Amino acid sequence: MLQSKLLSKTLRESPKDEVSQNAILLTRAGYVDKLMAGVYSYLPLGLRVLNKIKQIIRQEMNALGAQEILMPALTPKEIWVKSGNWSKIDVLFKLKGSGDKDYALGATHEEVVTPLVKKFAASYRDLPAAVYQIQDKFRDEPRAKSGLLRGREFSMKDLYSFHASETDLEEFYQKAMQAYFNVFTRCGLKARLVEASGGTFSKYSHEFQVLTESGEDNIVVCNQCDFAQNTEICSLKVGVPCPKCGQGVQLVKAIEVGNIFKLMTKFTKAFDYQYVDEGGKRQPVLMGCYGIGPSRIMGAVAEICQDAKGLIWPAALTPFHAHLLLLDASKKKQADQLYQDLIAAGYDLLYDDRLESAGFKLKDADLIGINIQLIVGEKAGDQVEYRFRNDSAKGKADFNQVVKLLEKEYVQ
RNA sequence: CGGGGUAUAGCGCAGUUGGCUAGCGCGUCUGGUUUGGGACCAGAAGGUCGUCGGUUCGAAUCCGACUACCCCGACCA
Repeated sequence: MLQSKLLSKTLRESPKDEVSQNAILLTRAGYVDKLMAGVYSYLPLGLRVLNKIKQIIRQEMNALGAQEILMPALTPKEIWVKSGNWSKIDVLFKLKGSGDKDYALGATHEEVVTPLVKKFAASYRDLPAAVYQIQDKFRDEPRAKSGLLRGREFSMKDLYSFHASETDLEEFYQKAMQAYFNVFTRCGLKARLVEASGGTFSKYSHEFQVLTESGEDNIVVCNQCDFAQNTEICSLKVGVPCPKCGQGVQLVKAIEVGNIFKLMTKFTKAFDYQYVDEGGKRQPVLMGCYGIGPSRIMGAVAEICQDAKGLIWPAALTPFHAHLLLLDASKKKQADQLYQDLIAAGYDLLYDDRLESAGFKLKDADLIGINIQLIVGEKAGDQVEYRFRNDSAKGKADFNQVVKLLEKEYVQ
C-alpha cells in the first residue's frame, strides 16, 4: 500500500474532545474517526488491526469446535419479552418500524441463538453444540467514554454452547477459558481471570481483565496466587490476607476484555429448549455464553502498547508487516524495487512514497507504530536500515536478510 | 440521570467593555528551493462563529432555550 494513497492523515495535535490515550493515539495516527460519542469509523489502518484481532479469535474459536454463524442485529420485540430482557436490559436500543412495530438492536444474542439452535439440535446426538459470531453490538450506554473501551456500537465475538449435562458444560467452559487466554496472549495482552457478578444472567461469571491504570474496572488481586475478584462482588479490604493463599490482597484497575458465563437453563427454559435423550425422554439443555470485544482489545492494546512517540503494535496485530520509508528521493528506484520484491515474497507493506521531509516521515512512522520500519536512505547505502518499533532490534540488511527477518517475525 | 466544562475553516486555537473586510498555527492547492527526526519562501482557496429565539441602528461578542461533545459520579447484558 502506498502511503500517498492511504485514506488517513496523521494529526500533529490531539483531538480536542478526546482524553483517553487510546482514542487520542488511534485518531492522531489515522486508525479511527469518531462519528459520535461511542461510535467510531475504522479507517484502512484501523480495520486491518481489527481484522487481525478477529482472525485470531476465529482461529481459537474454530479450534474449540465452535462453528461461525451470523445472526441479525435487528431483532423483534417479542423475543426480548419472552426472556424478560425487554424491561431488564436498560441499555437496550429500542426502535419503532412502520406499523408501529417494536424492534431492538442486538445488545446480546441469547434471545436469537437459543431458538435458532433449538431448531437444529433437538437430540442428544446433536449435543454439545457451539456457535459463535463476530458482529457489532448496540448498547445505549448512559455515558459512552474512553474511546474504544466503552462504545454504543462495538465489535463483539459472542460464543454460545449447549450441553446435555453439567459435566459437559463444565468441560467446555474450561476449554473456552483456555481458548480465551490464547486469544489475549496472541494479541499481546496479559489477561487475568477474575471472578465477577453475572449481572442479570447468572450468579457468577469469569472476566478476563488486563491490569492497567487506565482501566475502568476495579479488581482485588493477590500477587502471590491467582486469586482475583471484581470489587462488585468482593468485600475484601486492601492488605487483608488472601482467602486462597494468606498473602495480602491489593486493589488495581483493569480493562475487561472478555467475560464468560454459565447460563445453565436461564434461556433454554425461557425458550422451551429441551433435547431428547437416549431413552426418548425430554431433558433440559444447559447453556454457556462467552464474549470477547475485538474493538475493546484494540483499544486496550493501544492503551498499553505505546510510548511518547506513538503506538507500538505487537507483531500479531501490526496493520502492515513493515513500514518502508524512502528518506532520500534519489533512492526511489531502490525503494520501489524493495517494495515490489517484498510484496512478491508475500508481505504486506506500507510504503511511504510521499514527498515529505525525512523527519516528517520518521515521526509519522513512529506515531503509526507498525512493528518494523525499513528505511531506504543515505545512511545504509545499498542496504536497508531496519528498526523494530519496540526497540528490540535494529541494524542494516540486504534484501535476503530482510526477508529472513520478516520470516522470523511473522512466519512460524 | 446529577455535577462541571467546551462549541469560531478539515484539525488545534485567538478574538467577547457589542462596531467596519472574523484572525493565527497546522493541514489543503499553485510555483520554486529543500529532504536522517514534524524544512523554507511567495501566492491562493476554505467560515450559516453549534442551533433556534430575543435585545440592539448593529451580535462570534449581551440574554434565554435547546443540541452536541468531554470529564467526575450514578449505571454497566
